[in-house]
Amino acid sequence: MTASQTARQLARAELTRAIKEAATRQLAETGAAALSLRAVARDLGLASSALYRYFPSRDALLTALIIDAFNAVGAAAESGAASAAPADPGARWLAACRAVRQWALAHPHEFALVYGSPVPGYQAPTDTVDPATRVTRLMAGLVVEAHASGLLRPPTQPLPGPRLVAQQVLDSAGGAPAEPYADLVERSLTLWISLIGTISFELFGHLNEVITDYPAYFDAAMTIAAEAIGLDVLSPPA
Amino acid sequence: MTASQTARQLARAELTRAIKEAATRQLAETGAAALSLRAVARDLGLASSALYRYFPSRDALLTALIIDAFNAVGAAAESGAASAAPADPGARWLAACRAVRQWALAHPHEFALVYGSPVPGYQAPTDTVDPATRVTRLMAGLVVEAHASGLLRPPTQPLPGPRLVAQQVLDSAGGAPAEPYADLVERSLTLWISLIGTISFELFGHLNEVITDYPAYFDAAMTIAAEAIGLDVLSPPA
DNA sequence: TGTACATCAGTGAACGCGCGTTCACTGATGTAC
DNA sequence: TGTACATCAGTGAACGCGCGTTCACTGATGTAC
Repeated sequence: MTASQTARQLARAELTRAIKEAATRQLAETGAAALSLRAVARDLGLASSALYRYFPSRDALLTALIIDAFNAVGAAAESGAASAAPADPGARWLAACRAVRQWALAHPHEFALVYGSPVPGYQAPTDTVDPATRVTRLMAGLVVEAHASGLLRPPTQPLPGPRLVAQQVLDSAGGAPAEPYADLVERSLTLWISLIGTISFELFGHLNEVITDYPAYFDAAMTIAAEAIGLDVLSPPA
Repeated sequence: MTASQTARQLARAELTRAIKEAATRQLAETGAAALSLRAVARDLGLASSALYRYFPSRDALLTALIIDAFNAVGAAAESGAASAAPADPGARWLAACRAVRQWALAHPHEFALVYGSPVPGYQAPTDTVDPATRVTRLMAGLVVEAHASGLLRPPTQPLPGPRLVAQQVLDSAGGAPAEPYADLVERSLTLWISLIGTISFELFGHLNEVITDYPAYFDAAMTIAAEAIGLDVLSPPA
């Protein structure tokens, strides 16, 4: 019976989803290091051994959560960028940054899971690499587009010396740009680091008693970061 | 007997130090969340209950480690800055950044302890606040000095709108600078975030397969960060 | 200087707890003829 | 359509483990007279 065959598979998919959801909930309460299979099973009213029909180990569940988190933040960034004017890469970049921040504020432990300190004893498998680059691929595309549209002011002081990024990174960005933009990829990396760093500082409390208006400061920080590649981010506050 | 009284106190100080050292060693193996009093006691050949003569709880030991780590990174930054030309705030800033990076590479888990994701369930007491600001105080001093010496180019596009930092932060930096440097404190914060963010990304593996020459990229990133306040960081590679 | 007492460091057993993972099992769902 | 068999989900007990913290204790160190 094709219908009932599908029924079992559907139940399986649904419970897999419910396990990840309960695990994510627990993540939000205790953090990744304390994520416990038994607590997840308890939450779902299952025997702890039942989870092994769905995930072969605790680490496998963690891996699934990491992949989901990378995809969630990537999707948030993409839909943020899509909400801004298509012809304005600066506005789309800022919109993507704001969307990442909003997602991080709504899911702080998932953000910490992927961008915080590594979970002790956990070794990320290669399945996580591709989802992990989703945000960076989006941002790289925006920078390439801005450059192609002539929107980037050349740096006042280009970085001296040889290139510092791997060839495959240059390739995936369509090759190294010509002078005076030769250091564009290096400079673009600082945008990414500023984005994640600024959010981390806010989330982890390093800006407590320092910043009075977090959303406004975030916009300011992203504006300053964009100056590094000569990109103007002219956009009214959200 | 004053001498033997001192003997007991010396023994106490020495064992307190040894406990923190063993705990730091364990930190480097398993991370902060898994720091275990029993393992530390085992390492020292003590009964686990003996540690309670020195630290009232696991959290108290963690707090001591955090304070030590903040002081260590602060001291590293200070001696780095002191090794550069006194009259060149840009060079001193870069030297301080490099020293922080070196310290972080040598003590990755201690770095993660203070700048990584918060330890779940741990609430930092107020004793940690002062050591935590040691690096920022140094950097704020360097920026103020560079500004006073007229070394900062004014921003090409000053940030619009009201100030975004708390009054006490402005006060501790000697008040808000005049136009066109009104946004100097906000801009300086991005330097700090870039420093910690760049180190975190290197340490936590987010730049794997991206960067070919980490020390050179770090210098480049700090140079780019310094552009945000119009500070030139002209210094030969270390 | 010598003795009686107080302080303190460290012990070892115990408390109650939670963890990841395995395994033989039961009963329901799906498949082949 | 009905029956015999195979697959699979979920159970509950058990394994061996480690954890933070408490407590009554012993023996050494320090103090007051």
